[in-house]
Amino acid sequence: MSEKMPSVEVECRNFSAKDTLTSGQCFRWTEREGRMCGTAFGRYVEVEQNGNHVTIFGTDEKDYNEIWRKYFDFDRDYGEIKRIVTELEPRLYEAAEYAAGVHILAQEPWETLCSFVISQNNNIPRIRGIIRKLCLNYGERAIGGENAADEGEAKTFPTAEALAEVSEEKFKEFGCGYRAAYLTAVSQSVARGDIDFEYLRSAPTDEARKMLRSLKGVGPKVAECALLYGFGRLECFPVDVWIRRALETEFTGGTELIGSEFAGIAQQYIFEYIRRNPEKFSK
DNA sequence: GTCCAGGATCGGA
DNA sequence: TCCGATCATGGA
Repeated sequence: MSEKMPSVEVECRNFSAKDTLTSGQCFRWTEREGRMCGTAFGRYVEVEQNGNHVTIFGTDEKDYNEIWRKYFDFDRDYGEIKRIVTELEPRLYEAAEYAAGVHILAQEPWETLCSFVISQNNNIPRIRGIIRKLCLNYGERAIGGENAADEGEAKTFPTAEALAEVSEEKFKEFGCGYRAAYLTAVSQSVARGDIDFEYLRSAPTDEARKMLRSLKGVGPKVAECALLYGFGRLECFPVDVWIRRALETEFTGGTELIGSEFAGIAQQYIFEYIRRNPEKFSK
């Protein structure tokens, strides 16, 4: 880790870099020596935080404004959103307290879609391992990657075109299991241009859902995650086994949130609450 | 050995 | 439309 990396310092309330980057919406960040380290949008950076004071190493003002400001969703008032969602479902209050610093990341659409295809019926450490291997083998070197302590983190996420060339057997060697076939299908479809990410960006959410779900290996949960974390559709509400359990027990009123403007953020609050109180939700 | 993981697909009711 | 079986893999 180099202290010669250029950096940008910002103030941000209601934000925790660590909580946000370990909240299960992304799989490529690692905490190292008090910093969150990772690559997105082709650039390797390290994020250090003291209270409301956030320093991003490996960026300059231009990249900060064009990339990281949006990636971390710094311009949104999460205090206000917390107020709105707890008004819709008061039992969310405690969860919103746990997750007070969690933002919804604006990740790259392809990386998000691909990552959540791998995530199905899988656990987070294994998902991270598989994605790391994909990046190591088929990613490009990120700008600033020479500062990374880990070679996997120094690589960009592979393009759909790159993964479309990889054999299904190779994906199995990386531990993808039966998801290897899905990964091949999705990569080839996207590389072929079967779906247009530029159009998806502006398409009505329901149409975007249908288009994503037309891909083999993309069901309701994966499509919802891609839209929430990769396309900034904050109304999207991914339901996995944990969220389903929570909606059936502690947050029975949570279904009221579905379809509301910030449902996805409320969902993230619930996910964070479960993550910190697993004993309440284990089978 | 069994159970589980940020699920999707398929076939049959 | 809905339900259950099945799908690899590795860690607990």
